[in-house]
Amino acid sequence: MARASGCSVATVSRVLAGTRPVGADTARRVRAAAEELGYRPNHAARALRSRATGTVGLVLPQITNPFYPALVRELTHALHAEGRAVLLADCDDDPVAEAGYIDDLLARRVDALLVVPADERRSRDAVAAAAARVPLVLMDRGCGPGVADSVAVDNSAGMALVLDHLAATGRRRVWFVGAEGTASAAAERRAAYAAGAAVLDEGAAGRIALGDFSVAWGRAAVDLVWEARPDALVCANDLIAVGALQRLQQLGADVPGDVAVTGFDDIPMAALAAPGITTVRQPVPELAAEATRLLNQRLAGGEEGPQRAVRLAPELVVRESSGPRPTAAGDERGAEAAPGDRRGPAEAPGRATRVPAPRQVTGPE
Amino acid sequence: MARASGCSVATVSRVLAGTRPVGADTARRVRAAAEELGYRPNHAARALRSRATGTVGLVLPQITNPFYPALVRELTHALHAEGRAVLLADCDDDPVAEAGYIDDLLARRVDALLVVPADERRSRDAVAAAAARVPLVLMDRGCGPGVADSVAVDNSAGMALVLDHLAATGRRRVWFVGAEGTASAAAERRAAYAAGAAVLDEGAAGRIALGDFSVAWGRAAVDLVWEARPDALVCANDLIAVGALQRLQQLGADVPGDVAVTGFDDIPMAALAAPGITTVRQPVPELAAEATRLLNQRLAGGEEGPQRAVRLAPELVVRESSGPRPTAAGDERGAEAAPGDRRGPAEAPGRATRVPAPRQVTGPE
DNA sequence: CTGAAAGCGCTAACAT
DNA sequence: ATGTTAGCGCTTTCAG
Repeated sequence: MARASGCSVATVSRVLAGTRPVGADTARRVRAAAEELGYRPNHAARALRSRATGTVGLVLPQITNPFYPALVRELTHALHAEGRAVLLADCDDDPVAEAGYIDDLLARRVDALLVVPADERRSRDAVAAAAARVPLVLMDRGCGPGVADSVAVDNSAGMALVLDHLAATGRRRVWFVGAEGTASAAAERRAAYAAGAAVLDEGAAGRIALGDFSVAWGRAAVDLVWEARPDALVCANDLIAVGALQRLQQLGADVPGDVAVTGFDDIPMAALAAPGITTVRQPVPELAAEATRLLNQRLAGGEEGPQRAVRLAPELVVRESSGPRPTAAGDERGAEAAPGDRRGPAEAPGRATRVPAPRQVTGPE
Repeated sequence: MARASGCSVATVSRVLAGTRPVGADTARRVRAAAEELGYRPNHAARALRSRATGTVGLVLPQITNPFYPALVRELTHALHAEGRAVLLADCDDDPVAEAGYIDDLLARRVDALLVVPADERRSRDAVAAAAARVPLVLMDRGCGPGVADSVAVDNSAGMALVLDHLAATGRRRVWFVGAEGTASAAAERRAAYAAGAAVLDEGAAGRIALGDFSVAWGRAAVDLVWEARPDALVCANDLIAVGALQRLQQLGADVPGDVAVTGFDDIPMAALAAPGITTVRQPVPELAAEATRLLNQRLAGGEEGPQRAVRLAPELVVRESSGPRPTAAGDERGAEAAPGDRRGPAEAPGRATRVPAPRQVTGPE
């Protein structure tokens, strides 16, 4: 390769890696030779010498959780755009497996790690240890204070958007169907509801049912709260909302006529449910961009700066599940009864109204 | 490290890599020293020397397609279990991007590639070129004959399960709602329907509507076929089925009372729709196991054996969308009316019946 | 069974 | 701006 371009191996290296200025002529010759010979630099050798693999580890709790595919998509695209490759690990919600994967990724000399911790507490040690070795950004979920940089949606702002919307559309007997635990999504959404619900109705802040982030819990929760005849169910994520919606329909309730249902995350299923579920959309592309920005900052030498906790503002997506209650007694099919909803024969069940992000918060943790 | 265990670096290497027999005593000393020093072998150096990175590239057309997360999960687990790591690439359904990712993965010296090609035709050149350089297994979709080993579900067997089920439950005016194109899933499912539908009704084989694999097409298709008053819609995948179900409910049709709906793939949404969608479950763990098995076979030296096309038998999952038609005019909510379906207050909308895999086909392409 | 030494392909220092 | 050289950390001959 050096021979083919008529210069030294060092020059070839400098052209291809762009580490140092090279004569324009020489550079062109080298590139031509590379093209001709189909030369591909050996990343293993490069990694060995330069102590950087151009590789980032992505550790997820459960790829089958419908929120993560979109995140993975944005992250891989963002990282590939800067020439990095992504090593993926799925730890099946098991912090022990997670620790093993993190260990393996470090042995493979990833330049950095992106971690969505499986468990707020039990992931902490492994994450903290890893963060001491390479730049590490926590995503979506926290892992205790002071562990690493983190990027997540502003759960409080999201919940506020929901409560404002419900207030504006006249809902008063609101219940929160959330998840137990100290994980950030569960705790923050719960707290934000408790803090904001009093505006709707003085009792609303206390009307809270807690389970986990699953469809099954959504179904079960309806049985717990339905006899209190709520006019809105604020669910802590979309899976819960899907379950609640199903059970309400089973019971013959009209959504949104009798009761509104809202979710959180805007997973694909939220749009596809019938009626479509009003939810809080996480700014996934922005989350990915922010995470890679933090990573690059650390990789570029900001090793010892203060830890950053970036919170991005979400957006409310209004769909039929929280639409206006029919003034007259409509037909039994709820959302189907709303007139003017249909623009064409086979259109999506309804157009979503989007309330844009009101603010963006960034600051030390 | 050699110093700490009191022997040479060569011996250390032999213990850790297990390449050659080593004295039991020495081995123990080395392992103890490794533990103590927290020694982690450097994969980059190992890769450089041994020309194997212990890494597999996984190239997907769209991670956000709800069928793939489960596949990714099983593949990563299977590969990690044998000490390999997975480099993930999502090419956003773009064959040009796909070629770029494949190129990058090869430059990174992946030991092998797993590819779900984005396009039956336009992915072919890049895949064939890659297959000439490393072991490569095609998954889920084909890429023309003779390109590489492949693993996929037996689409014909799956369609036969659906048609048998519909025949057994008395459906006759059946329509197929499929997808155009030559991609294996589209073409094989379409062909299998055409071949098997005549048993139901002499006209059934001709009742075919073609669009793409989307929810939107499912909705649109209903408008095309509904005036013919079908008693069953056989959809080529679950997304189409979800769309069809939505539009049927909008139109006030009773599913399964008036019309049964079936899907294909068993994505999570199929179970969560209301009524749950009867579908053909792809044997995802087995697909993953089979793909890794083929890969290992090639990596172990079977470089030049004949190409293998493995087809695994699917399983029919019967849910409410194809349940028996109510004998009397039940209430309007279709599946909800079936008595004895409810075991407890908040149970899933219904129990699924599973028809196990009838056969498994393996053979040269 | 173990040790000594060569070298995988590249980049970083250093020299020019 | 370019060439020369050493060596990244490991595995693998080749001797012993």
